[in-house]
Amino acid sequence: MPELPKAYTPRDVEGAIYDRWLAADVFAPDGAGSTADPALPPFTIIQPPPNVTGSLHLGHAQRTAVEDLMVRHARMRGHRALFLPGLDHASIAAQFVLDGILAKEGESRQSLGRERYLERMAAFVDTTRGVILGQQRRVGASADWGRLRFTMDTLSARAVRVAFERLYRADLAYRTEALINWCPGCLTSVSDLEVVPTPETGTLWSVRYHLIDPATGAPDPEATITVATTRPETILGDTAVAVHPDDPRYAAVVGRLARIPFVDRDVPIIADEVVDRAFGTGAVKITPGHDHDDHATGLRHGLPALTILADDATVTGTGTPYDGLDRYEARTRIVADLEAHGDLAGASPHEMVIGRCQRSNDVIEPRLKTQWFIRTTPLAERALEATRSGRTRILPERFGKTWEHWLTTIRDWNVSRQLWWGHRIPAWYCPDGHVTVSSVEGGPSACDVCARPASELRQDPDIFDTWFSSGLWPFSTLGWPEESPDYATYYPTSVMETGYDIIFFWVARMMMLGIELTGTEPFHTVYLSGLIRDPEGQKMSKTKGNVVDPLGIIDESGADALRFALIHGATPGNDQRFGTTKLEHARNFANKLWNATRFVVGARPLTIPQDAERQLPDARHLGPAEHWLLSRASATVGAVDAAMTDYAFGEVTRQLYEAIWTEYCDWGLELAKVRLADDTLAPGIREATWWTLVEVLDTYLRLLHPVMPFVTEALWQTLPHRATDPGLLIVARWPARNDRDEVAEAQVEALIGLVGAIRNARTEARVEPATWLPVDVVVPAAMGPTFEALRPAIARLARARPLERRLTRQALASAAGPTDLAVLVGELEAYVRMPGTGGGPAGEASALERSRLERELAEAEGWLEAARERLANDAFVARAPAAVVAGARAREAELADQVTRLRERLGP
RNA sequence: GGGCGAUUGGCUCAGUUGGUUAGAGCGUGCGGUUCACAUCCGCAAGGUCACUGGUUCGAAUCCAGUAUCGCCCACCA
Repeated sequence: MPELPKAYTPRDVEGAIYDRWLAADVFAPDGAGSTADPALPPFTIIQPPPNVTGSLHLGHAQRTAVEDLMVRHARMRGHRALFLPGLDHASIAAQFVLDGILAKEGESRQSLGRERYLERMAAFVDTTRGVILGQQRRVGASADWGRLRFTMDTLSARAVRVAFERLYRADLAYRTEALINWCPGCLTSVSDLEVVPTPETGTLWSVRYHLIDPATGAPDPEATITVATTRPETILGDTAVAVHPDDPRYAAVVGRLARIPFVDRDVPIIADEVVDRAFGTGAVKITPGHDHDDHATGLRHGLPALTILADDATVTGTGTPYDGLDRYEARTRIVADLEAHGDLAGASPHEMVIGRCQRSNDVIEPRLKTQWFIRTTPLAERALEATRSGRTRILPERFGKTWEHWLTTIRDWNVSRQLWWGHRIPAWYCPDGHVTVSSVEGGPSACDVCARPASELRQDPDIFDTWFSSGLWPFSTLGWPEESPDYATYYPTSVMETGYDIIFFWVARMMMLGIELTGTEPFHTVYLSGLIRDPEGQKMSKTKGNVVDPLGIIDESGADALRFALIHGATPGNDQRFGTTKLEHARNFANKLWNATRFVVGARPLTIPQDAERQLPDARHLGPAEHWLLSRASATVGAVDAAMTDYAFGEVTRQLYEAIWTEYCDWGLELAKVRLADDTLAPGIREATWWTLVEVLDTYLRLLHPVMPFVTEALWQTLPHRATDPGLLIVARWPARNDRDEVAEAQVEALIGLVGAIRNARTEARVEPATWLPVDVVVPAAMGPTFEALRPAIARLARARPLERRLTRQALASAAGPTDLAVLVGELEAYVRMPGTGGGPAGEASALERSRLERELAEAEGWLEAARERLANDAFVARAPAAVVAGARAREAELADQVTRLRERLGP
């Protein structure tokens, strides 16, 4: 058994332990060190693979902590527990980061070219992946590194090709020209989810368009219609003006033509209910090529959609002097020119919401492009059916509503990206425009339609949205589309854990694609964590500079403390603030556990050999404190099991903290110390006491292991084990729940209460802490043996000497002096004999005693009155459950008794 | 414009299907050098559970509404 250093230094503990786990091959469910029971169903956790682009932050650490907690728990219960680690290539995010690095070197995506750029990316990713995997390891992830996967590895690539081909053949993927969200900074389209609505103050300009005189076909200098716009540059793409059909102001002009300035295009004035009569002038310019609303309006009215912006958001193709200007420069000039022509009717500040790129923060321009889309509606229906039927459960449940809303209003998913780092879309086009989608590596041999040879086909230059490959993660990592053994064994998976912020990006896509491609829901439970915020409640972000590096925390306080701090007091789906006090709390707890174990190990009676095999305490020698400890441990096992079942991990740590610190250390160890030190006791008794401490500590270390794996493993190594135990706690069995001993629990807790009350009385009377005070106590007959067994411990803890047991209250009262303090705890009654001198004048103590008792009496009478009122209520007695009424009666009797005794003591 | 969440002692948060003395950590006050731990030990103070109304024998907990803060979704130019 290893020696336990006096001081707890997490750094020394953690690295060595992780290496031992690795060496023992216990992370893999089928590893050499696994103790899994193949008869039990497997347990698979799905972790969001972190982006390769950088280092992990506290949010990742929290994810990992929660996931690892679940997988360790499942492993200890004997399930084949799979925690498959991975990385995401994060195409747009990675390119954004790399482009930044290149810019500093004076290079760019364009200057390198596709091939060199991708080489550079591969090198970049190689360096960052090591950092990320190292961080996961430091947090303690018991992940099966042999199964490490990457969304850009060859197996993922094949899964992506096969998935897309199947979707295409099922008419769930299609290519069309549509208005998409274009980021001029990233030079790619992005999905609706990647457009961040950002409130801004813009300007609402009113512009006069001149009506065409039907007689002359020329614009009328007098007759105009005034439209309102926040984007004057899009005037160049206008193909109509719209008004509300019921707007009397414009009824006469509907059907006439208006001339668009600068481009001299005559467009119809149409009536459409989309127009809000109350907004602006009630007349709207329609630009189908650059606005989602207008596009829809254009489709309804058969309007042409003109593209007037190039990829870099410069004006193009309008045949005006604005061509070649940046969109904002063009806007400025157009406004000035309108004003010069006298056609600017007004300008006012306007609060609006503008779409910006999630990645680059550029203003998104809607524009027409031919792209690939996933037809989401049929997929969403099946995902909804899965959650509605309960086959997949979302936790916390309230996110089900968000889920429903999003999936019922979902729009088709644009999966084309004009980027380089990612999976190339496996679609080929022949010179005649035929489309061939093929999952064959290297592409099809000929056009599907006209059989032109591969040499004449051209592959789509675009790549997939990174979330497309992420959406295949639960099954692509297990070997799909092959019927591999892992896929057969571990799919569908068990729990997917992630932050609620990517429920749409990722969870919904995994559900939709998983059900379609594998025929089953990819997981039975979706566990959504809250987000980690800084101590002020701000979201952590690099720009705010409040991002915390988990490694710094781990270096200082240990991974165990970090994990505990992240899990303790947190509830699923709720954000939590993270600061140093939580971390200190957690670190102190680890330290407490360390020292408690050190005490137990060092307190081994000499009659037990150091290398003794573990044995259960001899039942014949168990005292009440031992029964109490064992029973409480059972209770804790039950409470932890219940919390685990509910995914209430904060409750798990709360239960364990309370049980270990307050029950085991504060009382269990303190009560045991007296017995262990008493050499007048038979060796068997001391041995039983020690084996009890070991047994219960062992149980708590097991229960705590999923939360604090390192320190529990290190400490467990110092305890004697059974021959049947494996060499490592990580693969040891989760504790079973034993029977409770209600009587021992109640009696020992009553005596604990007595100690507390005596301490309280001492402190109130300002007795010197070192002073031993005589105490007389009346103990109900049923509690006699328990009291006798614990008498030395109580005496020590309450600093009561002698601690006399009086058989009757009369005997006690007759011995009472005027300066004594009475202590009533439930059925127990004690008198603390105050010193006549030394602690202050006798009269003072007496006054103190009176005021104490009067206060207690008033309080007790208050409760008694409340209890009586409740019982006097016939409705309560008649309608409340019998157990509640009985409890109330018992409480009433107890209070009545207490009031009587307090009155007696107070006298007249 | 919809939807969701939060509101509990000075601070950060628990409170699992409503059950009667609402808990914890930090902080605060007082006191502790006994050989597991000062990253500790003991004692204590501190809350009309945001507000209003309702349901119920009984509400921090369920319902309705109000207020403040936060988040998500949404095509008012």
